[in-house]
Formats: sequence, structure tokens, C-alpha cells
Amino acid sequence: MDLPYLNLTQQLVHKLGQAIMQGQYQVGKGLPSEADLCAQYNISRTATREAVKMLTAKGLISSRPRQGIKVLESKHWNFFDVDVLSWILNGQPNLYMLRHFLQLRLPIESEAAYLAAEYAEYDDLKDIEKALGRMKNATTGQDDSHEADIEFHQSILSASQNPFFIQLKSFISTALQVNLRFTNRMQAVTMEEYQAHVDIFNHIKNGDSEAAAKCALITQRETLAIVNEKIKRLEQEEKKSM
Amino acid sequence: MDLPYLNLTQQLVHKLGQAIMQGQYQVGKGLPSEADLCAQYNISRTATREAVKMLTAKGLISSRPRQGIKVLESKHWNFFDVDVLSWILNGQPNLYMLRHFLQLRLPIESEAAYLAAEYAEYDDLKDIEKALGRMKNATTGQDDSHEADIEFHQSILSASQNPFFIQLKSFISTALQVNLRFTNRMQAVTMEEYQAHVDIFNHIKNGDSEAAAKCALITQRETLAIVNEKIKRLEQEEKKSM
DNA sequence: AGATATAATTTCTATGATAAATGAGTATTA
DNA sequence: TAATACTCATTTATCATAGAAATTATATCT
Repeated sequence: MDLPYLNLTQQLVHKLGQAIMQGQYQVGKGLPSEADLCAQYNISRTATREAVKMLTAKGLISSRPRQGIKVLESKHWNFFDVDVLSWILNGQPNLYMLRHFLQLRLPIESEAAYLAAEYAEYDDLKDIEKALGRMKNATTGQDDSHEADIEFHQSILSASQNPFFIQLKSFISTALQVNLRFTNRMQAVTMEEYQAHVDIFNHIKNGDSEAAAKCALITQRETLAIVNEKIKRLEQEEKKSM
Repeated sequence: MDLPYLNLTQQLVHKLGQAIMQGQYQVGKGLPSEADLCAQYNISRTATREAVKMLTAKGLISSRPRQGIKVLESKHWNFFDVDVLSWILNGQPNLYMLRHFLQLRLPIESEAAYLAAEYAEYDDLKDIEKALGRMKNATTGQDDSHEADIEFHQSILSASQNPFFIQLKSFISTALQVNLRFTNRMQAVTMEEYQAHVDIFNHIKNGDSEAAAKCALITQRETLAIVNEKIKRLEQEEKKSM
């Protein structure tokens, strides 16, 4: 694997980030002081402080004289930061989290399709088409269905020509990986799913923004309905066992 | 004003952040080296390095030995970070940026209304109602229309019970301020606008998620249409003058 | 009781020194 | 000549130490 070299500061950033997401340090309560962190992780104050600053920049903690280092409330966390997101997912992903993801993806991707229909350029359409090709191959097991799926969604976000949607590419990509963890296998793309994606592409190509958005919305609402159903069953079981 | 105390590190973070957004340092090209920054801003290496780390955490720059400090491509920037966003807006807001904002707000706020209709709790409804009250007063000039508007949108995001939507509150709030800068005055809320908001609230209260979403969507599409029209006219004028 | 001063704790800032990573240029070798 | 290995200069990364500043708790005084 092409794992990048991480310097001490970044190592600590990741360790602390994960520790926070695993609930190792409670919200509002303090982390160890600067000096204690140095001792615990056996690194210099410089590196420790820089790590703290990076986590501060991501909205996870605050650090002030006398008060020490505190975990902030989750509403301050930058969920759209790829690091933060991955720490959360590696921490304690659950069905509720998955639902939250889907609830956000649903409107975003639908509107991205809408915008793509209006603003997509030639190269964007080529990219979407390419992803569709991979997806078709995945129906017969000739390509990785998961990768193809991600590529399709990303290409539509790119086609929106909107920097905010483009920024969300990494967010969506990460979100799709959680999805995978729950579905938990290399499921082949069904012919139905493939067809739904083809439909979206055609609407985009024809510049029919309303149809593209609607089509994308329906697909996602179905996925969300499945998760909601799962949660419902889960909650009923919990109720029974009480 | 209650401007918070900013330490040297954070001061530099803001200065550099704004400088980058104003295009003072070109993407791909390097910023001054660590040592030069110290000299230019007359602060220690410690503070300088920590500022660089914070900007790195926000995706604006990268810093490596020998290579120095470089501005990353904008696709790496964390647009959803409030600091980054405000730097962008203070940098060079324009109609295209405003359109990008609206394009994102549109699906988000619509779906937030949908979710609010499904998941809002008693207190959430109270908050929305309170914001509506302020908005009504704003129609007769008895309250600040801008503040009331922001409060309304925020309360709906909160009611969604989804942490991602809740995180977007600060984003939306900042975005609304750009909007204000373009409309550029304390316009009173019209009775029509107020009524549209009341409708959304009623749908949420009745748990009619589809209607709530649709209602919110329509309002926003209208706003967006106005901006699109403005841009169109602007582009035609530019064409003429060439 | 309330205002004011003092003290203790923790981060913030500054500085100096050394290590490590990186890339370019140079020499070496097949 | 081309590929490889080596050296060197540059820049950030890390460590260590010292003092300043901010914040809170406590004690003191009126």
C-alpha cells in the first residue's frame, strides 16, 4: 500500500482524533495537558502543540491557558473534513450514522444531477459515461461494483461545476465506504440499478435537469427507506428484549 | 463589539488565510519560507509554524522540507470551515459565488424541512415559531429582517436532528451574510415571503414532509432564478462591450 | 459582603540547536 | 551514453529551555 509518510505531529493528530471519536475523552472534559501529552506520547512540546493546533483548526478541541485542552461539543466538529469523517467512521459507525449520511447525500446528489444537466461540459459527460461502462461490467462481475459506483457519483458531482459540490466528492466517497461496511460484501450491481443510473445519465445528457434530479432522488429515497426499515426492526427488537 | 482576543498564531492564520483568498499567493506557487514569514510578520518561529499547521489542517496549504510552503488547489480547501468561508467572502465575493451558495443551500434547506417534518421535537417547533414571530414583526419594521430570516433557517436545520445538517448552520449563516451584501440593504420582509415561511412551518408541524420540502424548494428556486437572471444580464452586457 | 490583590496553573511566545526529508546537481560506473 | 549512486544545499521537523501572558482560584482587606 502507498501509505504516506506521517511525521510525528500528524501521527499525534490522528491518534488524538481517533481517541476523541472513540469517546476516550469526554466532551467538555479535558484532555491531558500539553506537558502530559508530551510525556504520554514521548514527543516534544513543539510537535504536541502543533498537533493540538491542527485539531483546534478542525474544530475538535479548544485550548486556553489555565483551562487546558478540552473536547468541544460535536456541533463544532468539521464533519466535512476528511480526517474528522474517517475518525468518526473508524470509531463507532452505526445504522443511525448511516442514515444521517444518506439523508445528506440524498439532496446533494439529486441537485448535483440537476446542475450537471444544466452545466456539464463534454469531458464531464465522457467521465460519467466511462463510470457507467465500468458499472455495466460490474453487473457481470468484470469490474469492481463498489469502485464503479463511487466513480459514477463523483463524476456527477464534478459535472455540477460548483466548487461546493466538488468539495463534497471526498465526503461522499468516504460515506460510500461506510455503506459498504454495512452491506459488507462485494455485491454485483443488478441490472435494475444499472438501468437507473443510465436513466440519470440520459437526462443529464439531454439537459433535462428536473428529470435528472427526480430520478436521482427516487433511487436514493429507496436506499434510505431500506435503512429506515432496518432501524425500525432493530428498535422493535430492543423494545421486546426489555 | 465583542471581538475575541486573538493570539499571535491565530492572527497570522487569519492574515495568511485572507491573503491567500485575495490571490496574493498563487496556487501551486510558494508562500515565503518559515523564516521569511517570521521576519515579515515579526513573530517567532513557534507561532509561525503553528499558524502554518492550522492552515494545513484546513486544506489551504502544504508544507514539506525543501519544497517549502505551497498553496494547494482550491479543491482541497475545506469550504465548509467557517474561517475558510469567511476569508473567501471577504476576499472577492461575486455573483457566481452567490449562485454557488444558493445552489447548495437549495437542496440542503429543502431536505432539512423534509426531515424536520419527520423528526422535529417540541422545542424545535417552538424555536421555529419564535423565528416566525420575529419575521412577522420584521414585516412592519419592528425587528431585524435579516436576523429573523437567519434564525428561521437555523431552527429548521436544528429540527432535522441530523448532525450534518446542524453543522451546516454556521455555513448557511455565513452564506446568508453574502446574500445581504449583494442585496445590500435592510429590506423589510414582504407579507408574501412571510406567508411562504408560515406554510413551511405548518407542513413541518403537520408532519407533511413532502409538502414541507416542496414548499422550501420552490422559494429557493425563485431566489436562484433571480440571481441567474442577473448573471445572464451581466454576461450579455459584457458581450456587448467587447 | 464585596471589592481587590495575590498566587498558582496552564498555555503562549521566543530562541537556539540539531535532525531529517527533499531535490538538484555531480560523480561514478556499466 | 545512460543509468546509478553520491554529495550537498535548502527547508521543514523536532527537541529543549526559559520567560511572558492569560485565566482561575484563593486570600486579603475594607
